[in-house]
Amino acid sequence: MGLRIYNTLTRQKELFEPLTPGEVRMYVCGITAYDLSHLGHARSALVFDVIRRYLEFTGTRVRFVRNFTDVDDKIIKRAEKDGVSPAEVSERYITEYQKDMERLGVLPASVEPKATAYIPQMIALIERLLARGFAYVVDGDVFFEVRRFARYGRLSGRNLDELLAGARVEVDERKRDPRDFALWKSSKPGEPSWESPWGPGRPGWHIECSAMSMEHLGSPFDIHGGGEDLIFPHHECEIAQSEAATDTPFVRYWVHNGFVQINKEKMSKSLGNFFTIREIFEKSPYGAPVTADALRYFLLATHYRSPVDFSDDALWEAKRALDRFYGLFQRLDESSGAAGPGDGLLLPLLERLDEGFRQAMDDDFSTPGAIAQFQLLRGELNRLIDAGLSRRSGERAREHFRSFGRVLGLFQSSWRAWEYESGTAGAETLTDEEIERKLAERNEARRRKDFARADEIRAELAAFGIAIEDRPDGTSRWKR
RNA sequence: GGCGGCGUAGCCAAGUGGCCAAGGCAGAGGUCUGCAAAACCUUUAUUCCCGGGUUCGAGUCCCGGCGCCGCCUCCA
Repeated sequence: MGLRIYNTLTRQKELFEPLTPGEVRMYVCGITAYDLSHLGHARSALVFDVIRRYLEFTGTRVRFVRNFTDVDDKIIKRAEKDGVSPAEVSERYITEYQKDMERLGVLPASVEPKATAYIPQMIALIERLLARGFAYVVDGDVFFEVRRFARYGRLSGRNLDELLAGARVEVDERKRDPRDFALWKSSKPGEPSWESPWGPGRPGWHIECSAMSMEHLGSPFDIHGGGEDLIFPHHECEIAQSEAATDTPFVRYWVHNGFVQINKEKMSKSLGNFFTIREIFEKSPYGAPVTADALRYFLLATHYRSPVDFSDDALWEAKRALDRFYGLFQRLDESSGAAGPGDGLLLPLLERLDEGFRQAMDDDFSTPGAIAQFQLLRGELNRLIDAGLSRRSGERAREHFRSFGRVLGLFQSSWRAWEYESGTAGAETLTDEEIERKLAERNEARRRKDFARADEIRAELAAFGIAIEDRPDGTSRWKR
């Protein structure tokens, strides 16, 4: 079959063939580091993390670059507001971002370059564009002349006339054409600046990604990703700059993720309807590992290109779904050592997961399809356990969940850790010993057929958020 | 206004022209249980926003509506 990826450039799914077989080079636009990241940033990071993991899962070597924009108007503004330097602002929020990613279980990229470390490469690129007649200098600013690049607009599906008609920005009079964009900006006093052939200044937004991607991945490279709001103008401009400078294609597959929404509206800074990753973890009633898994499950249960609507209910639903999986893992773990009728049926089921999982992921990274495969297997395994399954088979099945789940970053905890972290944080709770003592007392009462007392103890434990499940043999297990 | 996307059960959500339209959550009934919980079984869309068309056959392709969203300004 082979992996097929939806390419924004061609607006269709295409068979994915890396430039070098067995090796993929991908670049994803990271964040501008001027504030805490929100769920939308988390989705983008997660989606490309999963894409990267899946490629690696299939035996591909992945060189993965995710950048940080650490020079920008918003950073400068924030620095003024906080009374610190722009560098301090970006450093701080890069660190915060990395903390968030670690907590979410998003792996670090192979390279995480910062724009300011690539000023010489950017200057070289701009000089090349000037030499080739694609750019011009006005009072220390350098602009890219969009009209000179015939393919401008191809990625976002628009032509130059439409862009002019729809222009809502106030036009910089010094531009030859209102659609031209800045490659280099002369800096005002007090702003971060670097020496350049055109005087002290700082790079325009788009040029950094061209410089950093080509520096680390060459040109062309395989996959360039980002949120769909970057299609225009950011990625359109990247293509123009890069291809005008090198005269070779820039990127082969453009991949864009859809937005996180709140009540069907895009989550964004400007609308103010955003949740930071930080506050979701802090507000969550669960431990961080459980919240991370629930968040991942929630985000991956929708295809990456579709919008996904966030709510507390949605997160709760994801948590419930994961509870069922961890419930299965516990049952698998508790299965008796003896061989049973289920053992002979196990292997075909595991093979079916293998095939179904790959088929789903090969179809433009259909994580919802992959999750459905896990759900199917969950039901099958519960039935096998009812029929009788050996401990050895149970371990084998659990290992299957763990190895395939790793691609999505799910099912990696032990069921004990899962239950423990599911405990209502902050609330008063009981120690394991206290719970065991209560449980023993209850089971003693049950033996005496003193069900009133047994139910009373169950209610007491329930008040602490502890649920009891009785086993057929008269013992009980509990969950926080 | 231009461009793009979406509209599938109470809710979330797959679906690359052709077996009964994945899967999950919630609900209902049942098995099990002292009662529960968990697990399992059964059940929940004669139909995929509406109207045309292409086809032997369309949720899936085409045309026209209606509704929602996004981009066109910084934005994952």
